[in-house]
Amino acid sequence: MPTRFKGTADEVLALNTFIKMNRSLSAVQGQLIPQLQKEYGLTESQFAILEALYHLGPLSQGQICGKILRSGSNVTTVVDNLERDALVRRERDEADRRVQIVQITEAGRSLISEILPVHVSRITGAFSTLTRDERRELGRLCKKLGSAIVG
Amino acid sequence: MPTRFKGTADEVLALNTFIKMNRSLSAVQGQLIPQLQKEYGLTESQFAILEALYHLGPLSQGQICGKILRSGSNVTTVVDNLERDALVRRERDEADRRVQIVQITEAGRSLISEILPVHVSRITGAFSTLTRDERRELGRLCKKLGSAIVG
DNA sequence: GAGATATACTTCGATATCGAAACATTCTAT
DNA sequence: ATAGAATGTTTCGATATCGAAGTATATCTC
Repeated sequence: MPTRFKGTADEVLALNTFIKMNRSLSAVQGQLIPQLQKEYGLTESQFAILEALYHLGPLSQGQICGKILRSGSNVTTVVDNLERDALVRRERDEADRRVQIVQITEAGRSLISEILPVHVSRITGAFSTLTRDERRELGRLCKKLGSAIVG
Repeated sequence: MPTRFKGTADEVLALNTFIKMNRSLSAVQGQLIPQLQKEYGLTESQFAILEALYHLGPLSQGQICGKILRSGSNVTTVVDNLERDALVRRERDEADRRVQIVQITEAGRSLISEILPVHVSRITGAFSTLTRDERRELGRLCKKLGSAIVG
């Protein structure tokens, strides 16, 4: 299965682990994203932004950036599309007129509250092959791996 | 940190694990992809295809599809760009003229062999915060999670 | 308080990505 | 052998994604 790569044992182990992470995450997302699209007409990023606004309330685009880990220009594009579909609304911050505050609309709220239970149960289902302890351990290892990198 | 979501303990655990996987993988990739781009002018997908051809030899586009887990139309696009940059070459399969066989060129081979050591050592570095056992366990859990989904 | 610098967002150009439809070729069933 | 189904790729239209450059506003420094 792993690519024929010659290297130290440490390198091979790191590469294989990295490949497995990639594949498993792709597999889980493959269960989720096409359904979001087909059944509700939302892309992954649109869903992520709507969900953030739904749970956290109005956010500036910069704050959204931080939440969904995408570039600023990307957030502009995705919010444009959400706004066109009337799922969110933009409003200038009066205190700092550079800032765009993004709010979820009633239509957006109602769409998200329809999707969420299905989405959550799909994720829960995907993880149900792991025992509770395994899920916790997987989370811990990912967190340790991720934290060591940025901060 | 986790999104304020009301659900069963199982749901919350699955969601949090999923979020941590996403974030950690993003963090690792954030170490790799910008460098590929800035230093060698390759996108992630271009690199993935070149690497597959380098290690596995000539492949049809359909086979590449399976390796990099992308749609057929996407492979067409990325191979187009690689071919334009003379890093790969397309050739019709004489046995089945529907098939395009993609080969890495000398330029592609030399680029990949220049990148690989750096790339591998970056990945190894990213995983070095985990103990060897933790890396193995992370790999095992990801594999278990992923295998349960597709096949 | 004016000019320099910083910040928030948008625009632009390039690539990636998908699914559906089109196209070419091969296979299958009769 | 031929019509129809299946397969491999390409094209098309839409969205995502990035970084760089541009614009608007705010802040900072003298």
